[in-house]
Amino acid sequence: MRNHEEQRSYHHGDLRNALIRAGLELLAEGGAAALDLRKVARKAGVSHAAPYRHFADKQALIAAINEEGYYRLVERMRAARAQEPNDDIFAQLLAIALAYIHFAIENPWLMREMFSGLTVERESYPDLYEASKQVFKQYVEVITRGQQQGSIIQGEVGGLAGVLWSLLHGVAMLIIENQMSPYVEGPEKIEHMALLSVQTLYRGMGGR
Amino acid sequence: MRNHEEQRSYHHGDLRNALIRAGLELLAEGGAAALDLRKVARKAGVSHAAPYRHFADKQALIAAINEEGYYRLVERMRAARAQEPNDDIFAQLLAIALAYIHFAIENPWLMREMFSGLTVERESYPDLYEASKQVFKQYVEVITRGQQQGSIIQGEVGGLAGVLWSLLHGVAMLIIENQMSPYVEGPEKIEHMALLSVQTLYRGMGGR
DNA sequence: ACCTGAACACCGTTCAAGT
DNA sequence: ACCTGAACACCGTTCAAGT
Repeated sequence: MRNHEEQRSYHHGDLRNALIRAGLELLAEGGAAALDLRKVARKAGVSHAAPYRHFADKQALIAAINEEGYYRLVERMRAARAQEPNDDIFAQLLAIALAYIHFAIENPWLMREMFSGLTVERESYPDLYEASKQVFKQYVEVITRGQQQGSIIQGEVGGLAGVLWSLLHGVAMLIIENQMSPYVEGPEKIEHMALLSVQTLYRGMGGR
Repeated sequence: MRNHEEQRSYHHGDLRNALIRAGLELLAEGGAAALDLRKVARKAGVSHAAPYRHFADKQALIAAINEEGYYRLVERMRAARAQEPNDDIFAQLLAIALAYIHFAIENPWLMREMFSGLTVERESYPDLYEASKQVFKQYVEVITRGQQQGSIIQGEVGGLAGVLWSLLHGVAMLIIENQMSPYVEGPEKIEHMALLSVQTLYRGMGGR
């Protein structure tokens, strides 16, 4: 008679993931202020002390949420690149730019948390650290390919990838933090900003 | 006998500014977590309720702190530009880049607060909004000058200024949020990153 | 006008206790 | 092993009261 255990004595088979999901939802709905541990627990249907069975403290839960954020962002970047011809570097760059910027706009609070290295010591959370490095890797791959086929100037890949990432990160963050409002109101203006960024970058890195 | 009033009944002639200064110090020392209203009041030597005479709530104090941060950042950018020949656009760009990035590195928590438009509704704080716009204005000035003398391509100034700002903002934020660690360890590598960014941008915007 | 002290609601964290 | 309920320290905010 134990074959359909809908009601376990312990509410979750996987409370850890339920807490992460609840956190992601609260973050999306109400921002960082809404990401409070007691509310997360309530949403997951357990007492406010239960999360401490799965996370050392609030930071650890946030780290897990951020990790999930990186998975989603990288997946989005990967998917966007896959849509474009592998050797059309400009198209690859634009695709990755739009993916990055749109992800930020759709998940502003998550994005903000993910890039709050000042608050969360990424070194203390190896899984998070690994996940976050995949973002940089995406940029490195595009730059490397561009250099191989000669559309991007030679030079240390890391530096160029850093410049590329920085530009896209800056656009994304300034948009979601509401700092460039007049120039990025509406989807067309945002796309235009992304295009202008990629054009400048592509030309600056020796493209064309 | 009231001519040397060292001990006023109300501790401050200017509690408002004392609170802002205390907040800036706490932020610099212990990060956002240390920026708590009761601690700020304690540091300024008043009761925890006193700040509410000068600020509607914690957000309002943070807005005032951010405003001061923008003044300092803009002043720094202005001073850096003033050191370089007015018509050497590349030098102007590099100076502004180094000023921006170094300010961020020296004031990471303040920088973070300043650009947290998601948390603080800048529209609700007109002085803050005005102060923040001065940053963008610095970029606009350089781009405009570059276009006038022909070293930067024509096109809407706002867009180009946005790209410039985005790149520098991205570099600064990724550095302080500890996301590009291997490539920006030590002052030389940071200067190199700034140089590479400006070179890419300058070339991308038609310079040389 | 400006500040204080008590009070309230709420949060992160701990811990003895339950199954 | 996993979860609960009470408890502690602390924070943002309010308010009646003091000078």
